[in-house]
Amino acid sequence: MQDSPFGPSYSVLRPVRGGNAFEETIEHLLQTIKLGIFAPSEKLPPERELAERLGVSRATLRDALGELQNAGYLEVQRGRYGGTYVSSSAVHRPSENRPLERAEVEDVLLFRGIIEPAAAVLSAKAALTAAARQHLQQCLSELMSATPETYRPRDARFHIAIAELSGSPSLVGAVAETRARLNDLLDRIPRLGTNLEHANEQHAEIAEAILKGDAVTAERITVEHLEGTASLLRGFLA
Amino acid sequence: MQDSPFGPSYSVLRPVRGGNAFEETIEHLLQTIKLGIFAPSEKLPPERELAERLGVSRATLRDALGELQNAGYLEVQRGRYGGTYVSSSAVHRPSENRPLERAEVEDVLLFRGIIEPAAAVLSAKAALTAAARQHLQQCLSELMSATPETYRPRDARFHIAIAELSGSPSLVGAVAETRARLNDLLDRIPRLGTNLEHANEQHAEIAEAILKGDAVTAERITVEHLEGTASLLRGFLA
DNA sequence: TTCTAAAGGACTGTTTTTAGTCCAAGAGCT
DNA sequence: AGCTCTTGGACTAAAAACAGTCCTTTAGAA
Repeated sequence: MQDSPFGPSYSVLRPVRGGNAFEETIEHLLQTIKLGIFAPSEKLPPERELAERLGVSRATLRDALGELQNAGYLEVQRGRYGGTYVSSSAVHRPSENRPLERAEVEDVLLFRGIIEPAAAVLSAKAALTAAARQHLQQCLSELMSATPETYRPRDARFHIAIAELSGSPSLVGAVAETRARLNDLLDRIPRLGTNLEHANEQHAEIAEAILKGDAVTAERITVEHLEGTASLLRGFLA
Repeated sequence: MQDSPFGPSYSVLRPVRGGNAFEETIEHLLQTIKLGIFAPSEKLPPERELAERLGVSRATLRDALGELQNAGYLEVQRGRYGGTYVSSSAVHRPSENRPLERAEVEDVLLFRGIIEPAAAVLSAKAALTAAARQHLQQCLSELMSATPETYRPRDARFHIAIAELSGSPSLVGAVAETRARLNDLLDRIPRLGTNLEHANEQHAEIAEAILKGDAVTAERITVEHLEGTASLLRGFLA
């Protein structure tokens, strides 16, 4: 069956699973680090609990953790009150050098352009608890004080935080996943001095609009904000 | 680690895989049928190819096919030019009776409310090939002539077709997946005579707007259209 | 100091999944 | 009639993944 652009099975007959459990687990954990879900020096949940959450056996999880450990991403301490910690120096960019594929780039940018503005609108319209507000501001201030090395994961963390405010698990999942794909793309281009100041101005404006409940502004600034990354990436396609 | 509503790992530490390969494969195939990707009497790809597409071994795929076969969803013919066919009577609703969960319902409706209108806008703005136009009209006309029994999968097929026009694989995947979740929810409520005529008027208007490139109308009608299902489902929450 | 409990570390046997190979059916062609 | 090629059907050995159990380490409490 050839892949006719339309007609049955075009994009729904995709692989049911991404690979073997071991590799999938490594990949997933690496993403949680790169997305800033677990910050450097932070402690991961105990193996038994983490294994259950990831739906994988402890043996498999341990294999994956071991791999990440001797790749320098994780550090382990035994004994009570011990645990697995994210290396404080774990920001490595593996400087992958596969070229950017136009289709992948456009797909990520387009999908991101749908869900992130939508997340901003929803969270601006949502009735936010005090804890929610504080969480957003926490992520914002950590992002504002980021260095070029720590910027990427904190940026991801901030945008995921916005999706979390919207209260929709699906949306959070979509934002996180898309953000991970975006990070993979960004890893493939040279890091040039992005204009962090301008980006952070926008971050502050977005957070402010959301906290004030100003959905229109939150959406507008978010769209503008995404433009930056979009044109950066597109620049490397030509 | 308790599930604190914010803070690390809330919704990113989800299971890496949905279950064992066998069950996942069954589930996935069942969805392609319920989504109308494979219509009744249509032939599935050969086992060897299907297995490769789904990223699963032929043995596992065969186990799954066997299960679906003796559940009455599939029929098999051996020999050259044989194959696995979708039963012409395979619309079964398994009438699951788990109650609706409010959180799941709201999540599906909200996410759908983001991506489906976006898909409509994008496809209206896209430069459509003749083949693309024809495909949309084909899906529309099949939907217009559907009976209450065949309506659900054709409806899904139509909405997925719109996403396909947008040219974004991620968007197609998201629409298909969300639609599958929606179908699961609809399977849990009694089927009352939905107003198919009104829905089909909207379907025709959406298709027309997309073909004319009228993004604003396409979006507006899509949003209105989703309202119907939304209020139907919400009615069963109270 | 001793005890305790929470954490990582290691091993075992079982089940699932896989890749690979060969068999059986049967429609259409010569 | 007989050939041929595509497809489903069946089996095997190897690898992956699993659940379950027990060991080791170690900070803090008693």
